Amino acid sequence: MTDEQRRPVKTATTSFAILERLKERGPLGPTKLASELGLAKSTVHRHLKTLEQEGFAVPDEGGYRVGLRLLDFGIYARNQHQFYEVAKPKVDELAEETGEKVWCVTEEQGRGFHLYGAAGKHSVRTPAREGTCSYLHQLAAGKAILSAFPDERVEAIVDQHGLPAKTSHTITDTDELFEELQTIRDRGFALNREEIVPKLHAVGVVVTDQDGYPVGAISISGPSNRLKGERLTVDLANLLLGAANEVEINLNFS
Amino acid sequence: MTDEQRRPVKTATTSFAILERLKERGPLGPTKLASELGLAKSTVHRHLKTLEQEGFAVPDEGGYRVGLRLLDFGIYARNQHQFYEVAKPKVDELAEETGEKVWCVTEEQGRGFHLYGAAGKHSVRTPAREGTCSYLHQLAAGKAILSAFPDERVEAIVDQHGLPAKTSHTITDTDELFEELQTIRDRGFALNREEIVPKLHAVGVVVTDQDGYPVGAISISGPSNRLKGERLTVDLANLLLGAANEVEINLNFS
DNA sequence: ACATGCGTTCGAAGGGTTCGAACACATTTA
DNA sequence: TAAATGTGTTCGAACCCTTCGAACGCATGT
Repeated sequence: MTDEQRRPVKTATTSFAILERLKERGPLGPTKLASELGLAKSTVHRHLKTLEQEGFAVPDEGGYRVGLRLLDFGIYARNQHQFYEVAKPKVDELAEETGEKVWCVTEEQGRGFHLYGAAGKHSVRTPAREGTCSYLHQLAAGKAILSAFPDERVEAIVDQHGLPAKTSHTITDTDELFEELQTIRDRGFALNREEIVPKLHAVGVVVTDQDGYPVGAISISGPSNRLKGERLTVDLANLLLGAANEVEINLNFS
Repeated sequence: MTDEQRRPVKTATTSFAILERLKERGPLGPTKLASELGLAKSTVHRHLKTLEQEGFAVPDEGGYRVGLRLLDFGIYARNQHQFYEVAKPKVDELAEETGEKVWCVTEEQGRGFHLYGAAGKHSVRTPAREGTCSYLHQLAAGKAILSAFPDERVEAIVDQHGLPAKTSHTITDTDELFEELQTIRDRGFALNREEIVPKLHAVGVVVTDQDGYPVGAISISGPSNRLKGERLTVDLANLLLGAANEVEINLNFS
């Protein structure tokens, strides 16, 4: 939003837009894609053939779908993060221990990516899945990460992505966000009370490196009537603080 | 190999080639990428900026690396396969039960993709990871899948991808492959004896739909001195046959 | 048999990509 | 200290490649 990219490679962007559409809409053919993207049928056709040749799209009943070649890239990208391998066992442990849904999230380009999630016995279904990219201010883990950034970095992220709302509880005001971040810094953990999904609460704690720079965060989420009061702000929060601490130590020696 | 693609979108191909290089070589900058790919520095620079804007590449120490946006796409692609969700719990169960490494693999465009793997207590480290794309004839699971294809489909795949060797035990001859596939059909399971990694053995069983078309395969792999004799060809094979059978039934009712 | 929808092919026209040279900048070398 | 080498970056021109729309085959359904 600040600096418009000077000359992006338009053709590549088109290919990516097609992939994105295939992801959002499921199997589609050239005709529908063309009309939805405002392109010529033949253009989309050619892109699809190229994507197919590369393994990024595959023919499926009544159109094309996203290919597994992207899983190869995606898993590789995840494995690049040492935070993932260190946090993963802790996430599994926390899910087992609490029975809720536990996530580790990392920041990239000002967005929060769900690296890995484990479902406890009583965990509920949420819109997030592995790989999901969310706004940081809409996540407990995301706000925990933001709280460890310098103010100017937070401002840059808000400038770039804005503060869109998911529910009426979502923080949409910059001043309010900074107040919240200060609260998080003071008490050590972030809370999410129906800020992304109604009736869904969460706690999140940031994991930082030696310099205090955030490498990610761990969160526990569940139904609001179970994640409330002292269980939320004392029991689960302390559990997370301990886990995050362990992960930080393990990160320093790997 | 049979029909050369007529007019692939060259520009998009270039972007993908850059991503592929970043995956193979780790963090690289425009200069090195340009020389390795035979492109102008400025061209690569522009592509990288575009990839960065899209979230497919991110600046990292001394260059760019593959971005987590690809994880978003990749996990989505995996979730599209109902075989994944049905087979996953069985894979976990088998890993627990056998202590070895268990995989579920599916075919796409004539290649085998490792959808999901679970490590048992005694499992060894192998070159495969989730998302890995392999030649079907080099995998126990891959050969099991091939055995369920009609001959002409197998021939088309061999034509397209060839039969490259990984070890001296890899099947590199078409006739030999067809003999092996017949053996697999007769006894119900596929074996891999150091055909992809020295000292590594595996058993694989195909999972088909109602029409007998292969939707994937499950395999167990481990060190050759542990996966041999009756344990390999009777105990583990029967375990897999039972698991595959269960998965097939569950697939029919989902 | 006709109509409508789809995927596919083709050639022309125009725009976008590519290239190399030149720039700024940091780090290393003399 | 200054030259030298290596980066990443910007710019404009030339050409190639993408884009478009129309037309074609081919299915399905009317």
